[in-house]
Amino acid sequence: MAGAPRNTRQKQAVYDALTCLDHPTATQVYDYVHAEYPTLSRGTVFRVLGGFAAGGQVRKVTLADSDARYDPTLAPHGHGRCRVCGKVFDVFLPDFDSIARDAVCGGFRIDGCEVEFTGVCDMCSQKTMRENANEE
Amino acid sequence: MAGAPRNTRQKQAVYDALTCLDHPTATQVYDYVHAEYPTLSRGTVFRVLGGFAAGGQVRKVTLADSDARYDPTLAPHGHGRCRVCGKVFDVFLPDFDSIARDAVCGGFRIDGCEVEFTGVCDMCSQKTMRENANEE
DNA sequence: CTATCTGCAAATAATTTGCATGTAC
DNA sequence: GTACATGCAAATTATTTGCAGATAG
Repeated sequence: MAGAPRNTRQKQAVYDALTCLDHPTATQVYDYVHAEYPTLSRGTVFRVLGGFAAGGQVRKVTLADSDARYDPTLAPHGHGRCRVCGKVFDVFLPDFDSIARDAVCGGFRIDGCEVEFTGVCDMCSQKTMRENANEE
Repeated sequence: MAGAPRNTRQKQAVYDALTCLDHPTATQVYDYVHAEYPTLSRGTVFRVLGGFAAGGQVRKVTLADSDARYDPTLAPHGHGRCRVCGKVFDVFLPDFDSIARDAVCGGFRIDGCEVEFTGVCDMCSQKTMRENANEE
C-alpha cells in the first residue's frame, strides 16, 4: 500500500502560491515559487499540483481558452471568465446543487458539476464605454 | 476587409466528420478525414475547426481532462462526461438560461455559460455492479 | 485573376516521465 | 534506513504558424 504523503518545503511553497495568486495556471505557480526557490522545477510543480488535485486539497479547473488552473477554494462554486482581460472570478451560485438535480438524465449518475460563465468584467466594459465615447 | 470564406472539399469533410463522430477532438476528426483524404493535414483540420468555431458554425467545448472537442449542435446545452469510459453526452437543461440569470454578480456581464457534469454513465455503472457481484 | 485555402514541416508550449539523488519520518 | 519526493532533462502531445503552391469564385 502507499505510504502517507510527506510534507516538503516544495509542497508548502506551491500551496502558498495558490493562495497568493488568483486561479493560477501551473506555469504561473512555477514562476512564483521558482523566484523564491530557484531549484524548484517545473516537473515538481506539476507533480505536486496533480497530487493536491487527486487528494482533494485543491480543485483543478479547466476553463475554455486557457491552460488548467488550480483553485484552493473547495466550497462548491463556478467560475466567470472575462473574454477581454482573461481574469477569472469565483461565482458562488445561489442554488448550485439544484442545477445537477434538474439535469439528471437516463442512467447517467451525476457526481460533479462545473459551471463556467463567460462575459465582460466591470473594468473591461467601462474601458470599452470610454473608448466608444472618444470615437464620437 | 476580409472576403467571404470559400467552400472547399476539406471544410466539407471536416464538418461531415463532426456529424458522424460524437463530440470528437481535433485529432479524432483528423484521423477520420485523413482516412478518406490522405493529404488532408493536421494543420488544416485545426484551422478549419478554429474557423468554424469563430464563425459560430460549431461550438468548441473544453471539458476537464481532455483535449478540446467540437460540437455541431448549436442549441444551448451542457455536457455530461463519464469518469470511467470518457463518453460525452449532450445534456439539455430544462431552464438553462436561468442559471446565468441567478448568478449575475457585481459588474460582470454574462454572455455565455458552459456546464459540465461528471459522473458515471449507465453502461459503466452496470458493469461495476456486475463486477462487484462476481467478487462476492 | 487574386484572395483565400491547403500541405508540409518546423516551431511552440503544456504536461509527463525516467532515473539518479535527496530527504522526511 | 527506507520509501517517497525532487531535480533535471528528454520525451510526448496538442496546437500554431510560415511559406510556397493550389484553387474557389
